[in-house]
Amino acid sequence: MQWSAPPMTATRRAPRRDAGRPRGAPVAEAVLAATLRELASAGVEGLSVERIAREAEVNKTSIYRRWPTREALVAAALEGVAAQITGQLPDTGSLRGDLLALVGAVSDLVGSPLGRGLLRAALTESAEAAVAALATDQLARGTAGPARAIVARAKARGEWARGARGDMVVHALVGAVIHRAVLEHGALDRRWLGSLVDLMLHGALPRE
Amino acid sequence: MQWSAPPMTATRRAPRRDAGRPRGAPVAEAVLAATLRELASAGVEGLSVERIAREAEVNKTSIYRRWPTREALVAAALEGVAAQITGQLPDTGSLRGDLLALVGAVSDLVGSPLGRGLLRAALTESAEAAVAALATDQLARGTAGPARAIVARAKARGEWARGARGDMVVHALVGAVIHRAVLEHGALDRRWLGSLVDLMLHGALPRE
DNA sequence: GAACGATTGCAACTCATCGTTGCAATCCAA
DNA sequence: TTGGATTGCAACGATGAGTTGCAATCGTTC
Repeated sequence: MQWSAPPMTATRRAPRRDAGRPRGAPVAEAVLAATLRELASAGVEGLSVERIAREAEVNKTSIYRRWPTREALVAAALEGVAAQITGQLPDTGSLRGDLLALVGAVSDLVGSPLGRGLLRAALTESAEAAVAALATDQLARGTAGPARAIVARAKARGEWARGARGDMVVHALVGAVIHRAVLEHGALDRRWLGSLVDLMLHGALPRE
Repeated sequence: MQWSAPPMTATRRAPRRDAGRPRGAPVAEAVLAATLRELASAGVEGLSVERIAREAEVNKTSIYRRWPTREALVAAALEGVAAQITGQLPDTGSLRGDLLALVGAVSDLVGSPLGRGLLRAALTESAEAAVAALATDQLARGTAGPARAIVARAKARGEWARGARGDMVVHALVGAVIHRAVLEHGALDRRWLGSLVDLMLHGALPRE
């Protein structure tokens, strides 16, 4: 018999690009970053490991070996992002300035893949309850700390009404930004944020 | 020749349950209601036509014949739900009462499959932009109308600060409820809602 | 009552993607 | 040099999406 082609076991035409070559940590970082982006664009239920692999320029198998389930992968990507949510907020010396800095940080967040990924992950239900709980926890941890500091400073300056609840002010501010940006796709310029903070400071009723 | 069994073309053992029998409108209603529930539990990207078919007790084929694409199915399910979002809000005679009724309706909504389905649909991106736009439009249409009416009545009674923006008050209230219920999984009792409305009415600053 | 169109169920199919597995290639450390 | 760990790659079975052909049933019309 004549063989014009290589033997049947393998043709071995391509000389392999860069198989092998362990590269450790950079792989994990690229995968987790791509996971956050995928979370933002496709949500937890629509998440595709193959897309993440292409995005991170890593083979699908490498992802499955490190994180056996999708849930583990998402959990790893969400782990420890609380610190990046608002970062360090400055003490501006006034409640209005502090709240402006807060809503500015929040509006930056909801425009970023990290923020939208967190929001969408927190909104999942049923099967992925653990993921939703983790995202919720990170969101709460990232906003509760700065919020408490702002309210404490305001109270020390006498800039706080007796009955007002600090967490509720933050809920309303953050919720308004989310409503405006994510649900309504409206612009978040400084004037809009300023008006929002003023509304929260003075209320909707006329000051007799 | 003797045939102890039916001919080879088909055994025809089961006498069919209820094939045929067109039942028109009830099929569409059941499917669209199941689609909203599926939207709430799985989101747009995780939506499964087979699950909807099982849930609605309808064959998968019947769904594909009426709505050729998933997008068409979701759009049909979202069509015209704006009217059910808040329903008819009463004129309570005071701004506080009107806003309490509004946040009560919103908190009922976010606890329902319709509300969570709308929220999750509005949060989708990229590939399903048309669906997100439709959900956003329904949400806006369902809240903007009642909100304008409430603000107009308050202004007529003199219960409105000059600088306050009506849409912003609604954004903050609705956003706070969403933040509390969907992102934080907190309870929405009457006391919490009352405090929220009072905060929006009087503001966080002390009234000198 | 018979015929016809519309609607539905059902089973089978193709196709894409998911998650897994075996193997070879490569790097690092002993 | 050897061995373990990491990666790429191709292939596989399983699962679900969307389609198609066919039979059964209903309502309407003649």
